[in-house]
Amino acid sequence: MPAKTTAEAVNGPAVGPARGRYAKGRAKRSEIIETAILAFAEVGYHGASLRDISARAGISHPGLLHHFPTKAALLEAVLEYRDTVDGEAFREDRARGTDYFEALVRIVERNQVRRPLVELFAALSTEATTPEHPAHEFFSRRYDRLVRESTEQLTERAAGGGLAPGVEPAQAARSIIALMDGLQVQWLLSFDGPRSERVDMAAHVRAYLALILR
Amino acid sequence: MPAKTTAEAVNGPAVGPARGRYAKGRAKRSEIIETAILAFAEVGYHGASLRDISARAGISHPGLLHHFPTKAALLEAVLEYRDTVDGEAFREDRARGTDYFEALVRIVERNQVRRPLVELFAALSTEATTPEHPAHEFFSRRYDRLVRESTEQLTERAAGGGLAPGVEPAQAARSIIALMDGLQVQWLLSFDGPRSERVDMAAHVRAYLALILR
DNA sequence: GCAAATACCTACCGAGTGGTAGGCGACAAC
DNA sequence: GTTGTCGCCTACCACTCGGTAGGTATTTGC
Repeated sequence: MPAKTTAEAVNGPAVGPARGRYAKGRAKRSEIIETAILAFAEVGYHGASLRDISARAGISHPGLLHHFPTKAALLEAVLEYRDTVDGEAFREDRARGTDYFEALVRIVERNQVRRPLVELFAALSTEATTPEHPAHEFFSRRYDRLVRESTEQLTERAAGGGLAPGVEPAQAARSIIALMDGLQVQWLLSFDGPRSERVDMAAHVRAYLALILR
Repeated sequence: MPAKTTAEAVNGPAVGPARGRYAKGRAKRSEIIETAILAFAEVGYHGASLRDISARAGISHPGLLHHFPTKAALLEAVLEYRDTVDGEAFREDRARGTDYFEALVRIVERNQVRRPLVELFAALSTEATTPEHPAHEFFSRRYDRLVRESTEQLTERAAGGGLAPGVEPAQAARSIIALMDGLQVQWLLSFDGPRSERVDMAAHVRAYLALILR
């Protein structure tokens, strides 16, 4: 299938001005989104300002608001964009026959060279635990999906005797996700120190999987 | 040993006005700190405003700044306060002969009825991964200490054959901390749904410990 | 009861916030 | 090449931010 362009992935059904029709506009929208990722990653949604994002993207802040009518709309676009990019790599791995959890670990591995992305999800996922947060539903659904999928995978394995004794699929599923999340914080903190001491997120996740699978 | 009073724990060496000398002031300071915990917990450090905190604490915002000269100073006081309260319960458990990891799980258990505290640490620990954040050093040190202590405990056990085969102490130590952190996010999100579906953080941590210890 | 320190207020500051109004030039379909 | 759309700008809005100035009232040690 033809790969979706960034613009197609980013622009929902045209709201207000029919956005995404001119090439120039599409390019600028992508640029804004990539800049917004950096900003939200650094100081979270609350902490980031449209003026800072727009300046870094080389546009005035009303110019930004022309493309994304509100700050929340920009956040939504950022999350959709990330979901598309990440989901695609994961699905490709899976289609190639890669094991579900191995594909999960590969996401972690890829993220280890994309600090802003890690910062983004670390910052937003905790911020968004407040029900009023514009990304609350996004993360709520995201965790539901992740836990459900992982539980299914583990349940399948359990039936084939592929689980270590005493391991409960639903509990282990949640723990994998939690482990990946929690490691992000320590990984980000370890960026201060020497590279040799940097936390290896993927290795930790693999070690956990080795404990529960057999 | 005599328990430190809240005020003694909270007020550092007198800076500017010699704070903590009047009973009224000490009481108000505690009130402000407790309100600040709620505010920082809900919207993070960046998201919280001194005006909101001060209003909820029944004081004007310059009144608040009389007690804590800057917003960062207030944050510092909040973190010190929480460290004192939490650390005390942990040390009491340990002094009573409770196992290190069991004492750790009990912290998690206690936290399961103190949502604001969980929100606070979840929000701040990710926010503070940025080196410029006023709480950066606090969390950096905190994780160092936690990982070091846990690694020591696991290494001791390893020597006595108390570890499951293939478990590496340093890696497992980091994983425990990461798991506790990551579970907080899912626990907070599960607050939306029915009580029966609420994530049991302590049970998950216990299950992990059961995997690595023997 | 007096003096000194503390507690806390109103008023204000400059800077920054998300968002709006209205214009103007570049673009693309016809 | 005209016409309607789109991209993006300057100027402005009301509001909020952390912090300061300078005052009054309360509390405390003596």
